[in-house]
Amino acid sequence: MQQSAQFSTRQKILGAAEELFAERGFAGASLRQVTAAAKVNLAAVNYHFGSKDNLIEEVFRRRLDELSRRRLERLATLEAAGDASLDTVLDAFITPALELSLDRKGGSVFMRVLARAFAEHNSNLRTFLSDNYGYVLKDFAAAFARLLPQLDKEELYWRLDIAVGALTYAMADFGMIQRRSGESEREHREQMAKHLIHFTAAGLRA
Amino acid sequence: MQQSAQFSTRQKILGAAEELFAERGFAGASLRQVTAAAKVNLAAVNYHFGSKDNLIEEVFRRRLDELSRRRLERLATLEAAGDASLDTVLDAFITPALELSLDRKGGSVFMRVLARAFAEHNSNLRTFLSDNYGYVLKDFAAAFARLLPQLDKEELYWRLDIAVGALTYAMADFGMIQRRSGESEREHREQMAKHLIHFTAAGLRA
DNA sequence: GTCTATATTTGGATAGAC
DNA sequence: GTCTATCCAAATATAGAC
Repeated sequence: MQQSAQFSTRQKILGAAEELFAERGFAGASLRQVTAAAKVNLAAVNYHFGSKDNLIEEVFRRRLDELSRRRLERLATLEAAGDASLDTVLDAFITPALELSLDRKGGSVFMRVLARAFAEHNSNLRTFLSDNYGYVLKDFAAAFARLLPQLDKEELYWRLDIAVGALTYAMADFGMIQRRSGESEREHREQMAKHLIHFTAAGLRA
Repeated sequence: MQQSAQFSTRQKILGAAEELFAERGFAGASLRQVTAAAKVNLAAVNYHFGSKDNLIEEVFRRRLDELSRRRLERLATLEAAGDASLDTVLDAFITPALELSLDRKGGSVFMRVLARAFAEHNSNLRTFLSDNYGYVLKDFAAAFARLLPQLDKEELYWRLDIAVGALTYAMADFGMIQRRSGESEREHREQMAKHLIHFTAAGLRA
């Protein structure tokens, strides 16, 4: 870690890796492609991260620490104010991801990297994510359980599982809907989030 | 193409490739791994398919031709009988995929391969799928448009996009719900399909 | 159609100078 | 911290015998 003013080599590598992992997958993006895109030397990856696997984990850590914090913060605020409802809890989950995706160049591609992690049955990666960020899903599941007391545990879990799938897929922008000309990226994603909350709330409530 | 009695080399390669693509992704599975798993010679891939990219396309073609036919057949049957409703049209889309996934060893992993195709922004692959199988989604979209006349075109497309995401993710079994001990694979998947139709219908109707 | 052997490229990782 | 140069393993693909 360092505190340089400009983008450090480390940051340049993380940014380039994120983009290439989103585009080509973890196996599909080579370290040569990553370092070329980052305009740093090939050897810098091993110097800063030790291995490709460690680099992959750092790509997640850089975004997920902050994202998880914001999601739980919003959830806690809602519950403290007694404002928890299906729509607001879904909003607490989705809006931080939406903001991240609108942040700057890196944010929107990270959502695609995250969706790829689900497609990978790589057990190292799944274990890493579950160990480090599983508590976020657990807290949200508990909140939904309180809001949907008429559903038994099994029914609730099925619906949450389906909801997470819809959210993951949509936030990664894997769908067929293209942004209309004249519509900004921000407007497009805000529309998506709005529809997503509406659809998912209806599915959970069904 | 050939008509041999046993599994031909070609079929053995397709089966092994399907499994390895599901598990490790298209870039992550090497032709060496594929031919080793298929117990055929390394050179056989290039002999039968010409290249790795062609092999990938054949893995899709082998399943999607049949799957698309069955989906459209069910849809046509429903409409001819005047039985089209949100639930039955969703069923017409999902049940053939469910049956395929229960078929034999190959079917369930193919659903994961299909989901991987969405995560790949590989434009060759997307173009191939859209060119060859896009008409299926178009026909179903038209059916939903007739069933949901109160939704304007834009609203409908957003919801269908989200629905396709939920279906893709769930049919690939990417979720966190594990099959319970004492529950068969068939029961597990039938439960999933049931919840999926219910959830998605509610979201579309919202 | 299938094999062995090999050409050729690309990948992750490291050594050692600066 | 960064570079060049290089090692070594693994990849795709092909040539040519059978």
